[in-house]
This record gives sequence, structure tokens and C-alpha cells, in this order.
Amino acid sequence: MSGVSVKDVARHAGVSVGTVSNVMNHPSKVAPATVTKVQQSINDLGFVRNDAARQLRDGHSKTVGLVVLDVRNPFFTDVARGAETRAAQEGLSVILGNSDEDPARERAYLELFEQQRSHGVLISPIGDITARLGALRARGIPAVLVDRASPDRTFSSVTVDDVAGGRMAVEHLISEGRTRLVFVGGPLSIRQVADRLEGAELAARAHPEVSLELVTLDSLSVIAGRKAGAEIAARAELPDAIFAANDLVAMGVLQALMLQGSNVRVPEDIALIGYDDIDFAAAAVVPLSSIRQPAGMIGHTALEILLEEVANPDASPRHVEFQPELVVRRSTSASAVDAV
Amino acid sequence: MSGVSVKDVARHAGVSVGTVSNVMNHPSKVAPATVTKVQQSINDLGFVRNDAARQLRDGHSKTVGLVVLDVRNPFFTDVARGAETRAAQEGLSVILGNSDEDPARERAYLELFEQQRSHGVLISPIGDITARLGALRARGIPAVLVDRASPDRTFSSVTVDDVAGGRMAVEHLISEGRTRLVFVGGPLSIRQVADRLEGAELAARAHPEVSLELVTLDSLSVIAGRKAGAEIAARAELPDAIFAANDLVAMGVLQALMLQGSNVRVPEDIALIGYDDIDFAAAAVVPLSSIRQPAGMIGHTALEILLEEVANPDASPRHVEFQPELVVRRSTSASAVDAV
DNA sequence: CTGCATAGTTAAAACGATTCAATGAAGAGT
DNA sequence: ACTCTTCATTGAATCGTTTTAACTATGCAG
Repeated sequence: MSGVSVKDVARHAGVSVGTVSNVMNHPSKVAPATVTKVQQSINDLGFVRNDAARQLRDGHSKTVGLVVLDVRNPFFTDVARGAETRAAQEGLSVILGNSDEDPARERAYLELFEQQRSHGVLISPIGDITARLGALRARGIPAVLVDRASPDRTFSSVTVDDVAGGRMAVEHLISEGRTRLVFVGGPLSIRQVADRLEGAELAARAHPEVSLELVTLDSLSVIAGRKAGAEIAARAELPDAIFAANDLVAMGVLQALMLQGSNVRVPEDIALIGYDDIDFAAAAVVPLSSIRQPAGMIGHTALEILLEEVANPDASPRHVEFQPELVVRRSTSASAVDAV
Repeated sequence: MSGVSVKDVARHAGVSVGTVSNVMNHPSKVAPATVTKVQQSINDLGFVRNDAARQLRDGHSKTVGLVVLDVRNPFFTDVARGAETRAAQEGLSVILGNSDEDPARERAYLELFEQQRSHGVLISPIGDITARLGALRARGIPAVLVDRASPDRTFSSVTVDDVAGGRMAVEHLISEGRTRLVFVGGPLSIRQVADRLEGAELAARAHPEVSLELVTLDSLSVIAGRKAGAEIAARAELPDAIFAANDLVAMGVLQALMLQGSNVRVPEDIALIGYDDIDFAAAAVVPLSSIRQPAGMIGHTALEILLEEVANPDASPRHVEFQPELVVRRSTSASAVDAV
């Protein structure tokens, strides 16, 4: 019924199993006539190589694992696409795992990739998983951190300078004349959030007249942002600017502020800036200012570095840091000509 | 260095490999004292089971493949999350593949899943791949179609009635007094698009005074929508309503219409409705009316059906069809209280 | 004290592809 | 005619796990 093996192909073609294998992996070692004959048999029998057997022999699978914090965030799907494109060029496939900001799920995915003897792992980690990644490395599976550097720099990483991004956002708000700022984001255990906040605080502290309040969230989602936005909109004393830890949160905040019944105007009453510059930011109720990150490039680069580590396991770790970029739209500047 | 095998564990624990295997898979068959001893050794040596070998023996992997048309579309990531949740309960993992509406990539993913002897495959197909899926089935890998039924109904499917959805959208536009309609979407080889268009035409034909023009796209993306929107906005004679094949396209169209310099007003001059009701629709420049589909539920159900087929390969195919739901927001009705 | 069931453990076979040392055949050079 | 290469092909060993049949010891009933 199901199991057509290389042995069956060999018998059908009247050659040995070694030759069949060579036809698939080293065709140059086989006489042209034999190649055609064997390929004919492969087609006739509908043979498809059993990857498990191949991997077992080979020691490694042809997949690389990618663990992201949130598949629903377009930033991460863009990263995934970038990695996937580069991987395809090497004949590798990317397995996309979604940790949903849950350490248990993160652990489960790493376990899976370890069991599968993945070629390598790209991960946007939640907490500190240096130990876990060390175990993978010991087993010959390199890892590259995405969007976050390892504390001790023992692992390669591709990051964007989140502190700088946070600073840019707040400096922009201040330059627009805002002084009563709120940072909406969390949990702070996510490094990106902590860094963006740190940058924001740095910028704020440089201006004595500026205050920066922190509203923490337990997840970076549209829903969470909406809740925070509603709370803020209901206040007697409104802030005059909000910096959201990412665009999903910002969209949620925006929805809450603009809700029928609330009479908060954006940007007149409250200016709002997000982070990531996802495609939808430009299309928001009020087009959203944001801090742009080169998502596809990040994925692409991470995979590139991973390949280098596979080729040369003892090279010292590399750290690539991209610079974020301020994109000004109407949500912070009434007069902005909205960028697309 | 890397290779700790069950043999090493056995030696370290002073038992046979069979016993080690039993400790992991049938602990009840092993004396409690032995279990502890072996588990100790497993920890000491940092043993992690080689999945390739397990699969080879077992004949099947513990993963199910999911091929979607576009990872960047939140509708599909929601489907993926729904499937993933259900899969995790069975100890299965979902491998997410992105065909990007490219038949070659679709084929490549199916090939991969076949080589990996996946537990099963969920797929949102581009063209007609009944033959391809038949091959998988012959190999013992069941498939469930997502968001699209198979022409001959030989495969199970989980769908949403796209014809009904298309009809609802257009009927809504007509009930708002619109008569010069444009459908923006494509390629028509994607069944969902064709069905939505068909529903739209059905509804339009019921009203002699209503015209429905077709503007085709070569992909369902924000960018493609933006281009189409720009073309329409530049016309001397404007339509008074646009039905976009999905929300990404609608967002693009909306961006183009609202661009500085264009003086098209939504919904006053042109009403706009999308499809999918992704999270971002409610947060658009003008909150977007849309046709809602229960994305997470679709993924969840599809995996459920897949599990049934694994358990009982000869059961006749099941077809679950969800009904879409009209969500009215400001982009089609100036007075709408925007739903969130 | 024998017979027998039962619980625990073992050794060996199997899964399917890849690789490598060995073998054979054909051709080139002397 | 003989050796020396080169080229093509073969067969066996290998990867690491799971499973099954066989075995041993232990306890218990008769």
C-alpha cells in the first residue's frame, strides 16, 4: 500500500540500492543511461524519499526552527518570510513556532527542534534561555537570537537598537511640544519592551518639564492596547502623548480613544506613536506614526548568520544591529504628509 | 560531543536498551526502581530522543503540515493558531508553510510533508491539487482542505460560504443605496475570490439598476489594493461602492482613496467593504465594514477532522461549512456605530 | 515440592536511506 | 599481451529507536 522504498526502486530498475541513492544524491557518479532508467522507475512506483531515514543517517534534518513571540504580529511574519526566502535558497525549510509569549511553549518548541536535530534555531526569546541554547549548541545545533541580544553575547544575534528606537519616539513627541507622556507596554520581562522603555526614559529625563508615566500590559496585543486606551480615555486628566510598545498595542489604544462617546482627538488632544511600522499602521483610523524596523532583512540576516555558524561552528559570535527609523504620520503631527 | 544515544543511557544505568525505551514509552511495564534509575541516567547524560529514528520505526511523524496562501494575512495566522492549539492537545506540532499563492511553493511544501511522512496535512490550496493529495492519501497521509472544498468532494473540508459572503456584502452596499459597484480582487484562480465574486454578481443581478465592474489583481495584498485604489481614484467617473476581495486589499484601496491630493470621501463618495474582518479592520482610517469569518474556529475544526481521519481512514469525507457574518462600520455607513 | 502464572528484563530484528571499501569491466599506454 | 587507470556498480555496514518473542526469577496454589 504505502511503503515504496529505495529497495523496491532498485529491484524495479534492476540495479542496486546504492545506485538508486547515487542517482538522487550524486547523479554525476552514475552513467547517464542508468540515471534515466532509475528515474523512470522512481516515477513508475511513485517513490518519495523517507526523510526520517535520511536524517537518521545524516545526523541532521533539513529544517531550521524559528520561534517567535507572536505570529499574529505582522512584524514577526515578515521576519519569518525573510528567513524562509534565504532558507529556500539552501534547500532548507523553516518551521515556524509560536511561543505566544509563554515560556512553556517556548521550551516545548526548543525541545521539538532538539529532538528533530534541526539544522539550527532562530529564536526571539522571552526570558533568559542561554542555558537551554547552550544544550542545543553542545548537540551541534547553532542558535541565532532574533530581535534580542544574549546577555553574555555568547550567541550571535540580529537586533534593532530598541533603546535608540524608544528614544527617537519620545524625542519626536517632545519636539512636537508634548510633555505629559505615557508609555503603554509590557510585560517588561520582554527585553524589547524594557529597552524601548529605557530609551523613552532616557529621552524624557533630558527634559525636566517632561513626565513619563508607565502603563503596563500583560501582553502586546490589540486587545490589551484597547483596554489600556479605554482606561486612559476615561481619566479626568489626560496625558498629551502616548508611546505604545508596538503597533498592535497602538492600534488598540487608537480604537479605544476614537470610540464613539469618547471625545479624545488624535493627535490634537493626544499624540500617539507605535513601533514596528507594520503595513497596517499607514492605514489606521489616524495614520500611525511609528518606528520602522527592517523585519524581512532581520530574518534574512539571521538565517545568513546561522548558515555561517553551521559551516564554521567555532567562529566567534556575530552581532548585527540595525538602526530603527522614525516614520511620522498624522497620529503625532496634524500637518504630516502621511508616508506610505 | 553530540551523540548520546539510548545505548549510552542503557550502559550508564546498567540495563538494556529495550528497558530504556520502555521507561520512555511504557513506564508501567518497568519496575519503579528501574524507572528512577534510568531517568537519573537520562538527566545525567542529557539524553534527548532522536526523532528521526523514532519516526523511521514508527512510520509517521508527530507533525501536521499546514499550507496557507499568505502568512501575512491575519486571517490565516488566526487559522494557524486555532489548529496549533488543538494539535498541541494531542502532542502534535504544526508546521506552517506559506505558499504565497505560488503553485510551485505549494508543491514544494506538499513534497516536504510527504517526505516527512506527516501525520496529516491541512491546506488552503491554490489550484486543483486533488491528484497531489490523492498521492498523499495513498501513502496514508490524510488531508483536509481549509477555506475551500474539493471539486469532487473526495476530501474533507472546512469552509465558509464565500458565495453567501459575497452576496451579503453586495446586498449591504445596495441597501445603502449604492448602484455603481466595483469588485476588486484576484487572481480568479483562487476559489475564494471567484466565489465571493459570484455571490456579488448574484446579488447585483437581482437589481437591474445596479452595475458591477470587475477590477482584477494578481495578488491579494495591501500593495495590490493600493494600486487598484489609485487607478480608481483617478477616474473621471467614480463608482459609488467598492467590494474588496479581502481586508488586506481593502486597506490598500482605502489608503489610496484617502491619500492627500485625492478628494474622494469614504463612505460619502465611495463606500468600501472588505472580507475576513481581521483585527485591523476596526482600526482603519475609516473603520472598515467587512464579512467576518471564524478563523480560529476553522483551524480548530480542520484539525479535529484530520484527527478523525487519522483514527478512521476509511470514513467518508466530512464537509463543515461556516456562515459568514456582516459587520457594518463607517466605511459603508456614515452613521454606523463602529463595532469592535 | 511441583507446576504455573506473572512481572521484569533482555537480545535481536526491523525501519529506509546513505556511504564506503571492494569488485568488475573497459580503455589507454607501453 | 600485460599492467595501470578510470569509471560504474555493488553489497554490507551504519544511524538510533521501538517492538516482539524469549527468557529468568519470583511467588503462589495445589
